[in-house]
Order: sequence, then structure tokens, then C-alpha cells
Amino acid sequence: MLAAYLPPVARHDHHLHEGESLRDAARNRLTARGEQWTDMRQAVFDALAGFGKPASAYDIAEQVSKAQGRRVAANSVYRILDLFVSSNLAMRVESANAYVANQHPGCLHDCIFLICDNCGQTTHIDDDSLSTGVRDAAAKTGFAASRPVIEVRGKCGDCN
Amino acid sequence: MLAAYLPPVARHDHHLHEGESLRDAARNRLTARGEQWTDMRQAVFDALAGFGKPASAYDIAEQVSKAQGRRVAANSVYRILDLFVSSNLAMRVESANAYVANQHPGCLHDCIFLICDNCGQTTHIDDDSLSTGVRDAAAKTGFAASRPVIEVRGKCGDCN
DNA sequence: ATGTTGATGTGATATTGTATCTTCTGCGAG
DNA sequence: CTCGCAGAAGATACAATATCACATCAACAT
Repeated sequence: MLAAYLPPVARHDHHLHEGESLRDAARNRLTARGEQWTDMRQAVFDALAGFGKPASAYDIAEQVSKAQGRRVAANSVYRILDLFVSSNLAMRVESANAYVANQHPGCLHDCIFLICDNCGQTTHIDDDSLSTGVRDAAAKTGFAASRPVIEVRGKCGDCN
Repeated sequence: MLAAYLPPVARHDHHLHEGESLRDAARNRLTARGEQWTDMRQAVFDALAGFGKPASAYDIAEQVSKAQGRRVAANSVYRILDLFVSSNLAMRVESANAYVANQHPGCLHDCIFLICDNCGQTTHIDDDSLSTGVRDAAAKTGFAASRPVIEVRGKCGDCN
């Protein structure tokens, strides 16, 4: 439904994934790094992707517990989320203490989140010129940027 | 000893304050908004400014407790910090769950933090063109930005 | 069989943040 | 002056987020 037609703005193909395809991309990415794609990791990834908005580790733990019919502890989820973040399968939204699935695990970007304070919906844009600008500004003061955190709180289009 | 001489780079006078002067500026700003400048608020502000780097509410509670020789509860500190943030006397560093004193309480900026992951030192730059760029990029997707959070994690010049 | 390694389970604990109710304090009206 | 109000702060409890230490277990190699 999104984008029946889109003008050719993007500079490179993002391979936007969803559902099964997204899960496959995630699994490929993880196994390519020599990590295992276990049931537990798949369950956590599915739960995370299923939320469609930032979810806390505890939200995910609850969701996975429900899906598996057994108690899954938060710290197991944290472990897996850390792995996902370091493998670029997911990203942490600092200002929300929460995580979102990366829609294109193969690409490496400094990403920018737009987080609706009303409905929680979060969209994720990549604008390399902006993040480069931020990195450059930092560099100008002798600061070596390793991870720019750019998150915009506000109201999404739907919530006006 | 900062800035015996500085080239005229800044576009407007920031009235950078320190020590007594900073405290005065903060008090003026708060009272101008019809709020009281109480002993407790002064103590919290002094503690916050004294850290020189992001401090958690609990760090501040501990510091104020020491300074006053009595136990000061964290939630009192939270109340005051919230007031400070909403009055622009302090800012919250989302990615560190911590707060820093605003060096120029009179000016309103979308600020950019450079946070050293090694020593914790945090510097704060204002680059309106960058933050405007971020706001514009958000607006382009129909998103109404109310508060950009731009924080750069990395290593400061001192830590190479 | 035994040891090793990586993934997960379990329980405890630390840290961060809120909610609620009470008490204190400064100050103006009467 | 004292009564009562309103804002500030104290006290306590609790909720949410995050980490730690250690046990277990399966897969695999020796």
C-alpha cells in the first residue's frame, strides 16, 4: 500500500523487507557473521518486527512468553537484542529505551528516527548528508564520532 | 582560563556563564518565569553544574546529600530537574539517562551533544543549520518535530 | 566418557523513573 | 497575630529498565 509508485529518489537499493522476507534477510545477515539463528533468536526477532514500533525488552519478553507458552526472562531478551544491535538487525531508540527492527539489515547507515509522542509510531529515515553534517560538526571540535544518535520527537502525519 | 581570546565565530552572544555567574543567570531565568529559587533548587543546580559532565538524578541526590549532611531523596531531585529542563536551565542527555546544566540558559537552541564514551566528558554545540536540516527532513515526511535529540557518541579530543 | 564452547535459564540485584500522600514553610487576609 | 492557603519538599512505595553471577544443556571435538 505504501509506494505503488515512487520517484527514483533513493541513491541505492535498500531492499526493504517485510514479514518472511525480512526474517530471511535477518537470518542471512546473522549467519553470515558466523552467529547462529536459533529458535529463541527467531522468536525475539519476530516479536520485535511484529510490534511495528519501538518495543522495550520487557515488551518483547512478554510477547515471546505468550507465543511460546512459557516464561522468557528479560535478560535473555537483552542478550539477543544486544546481538541484534551489534549485527545491525535492530536499532536502539535511546530516547524511548526501546528497540526497533531494521528494515534493511544489509545496509549500514546512521539512521534518523521520527518518533510520534502521541501514537508511538516510529519511522526511520536515512539522510546521509545530515548525518555526515553532524559527524563533520563533531570532527571540527576534535571529536571522533562513532555513533550519532539522531531522534526527533514530535507528532506524525496521522496524529497531526 | 577558557577563552582568554576567542575569534568572533559565534553569530550571537551566548553569555557563556560559569560558577557564580551561571548560578545567577539560572536564578534570574527561573524567577523570571515566576518560579522560586529555593535553597534546594540552588543546591541541585550547583551540584549539576559542578559535575561538568552528565550526571544522573541519583548522582546529584548523592552529591546534594553529602553537601547538606542529610539524606536527599532522588524523587525531589527529579522534580527539580524536570523543572530545570522545562525552564531550559538544564538538558537531558537521553542516551546517557543523565542531565547537564545549560551554560547559557537565556538562549533557546536545539542542542547537539558530543559525549565521550571513554571519559564521559560532554560538550555541547549549537548548530542551527544542522538542527534545522533535521527538522526539515522530518517535515518532509509530514512529521511535526517538537524536540530533536541529537547526541553523538564517540571519543573526545583528549581521549583521542 | 570427558572437555569445551556457545546459547539459554534462573534468580538476584542494580539503576532509573513515577505516584501518592504527608509535612513543612512562607505569606497574605482577616 | 494567627489562620489557612499554595507551592515546595520529604517519605514511602512501586514500576520499569538493565545487568550480573552462575547453572544447565546441547552440539561437537578429543
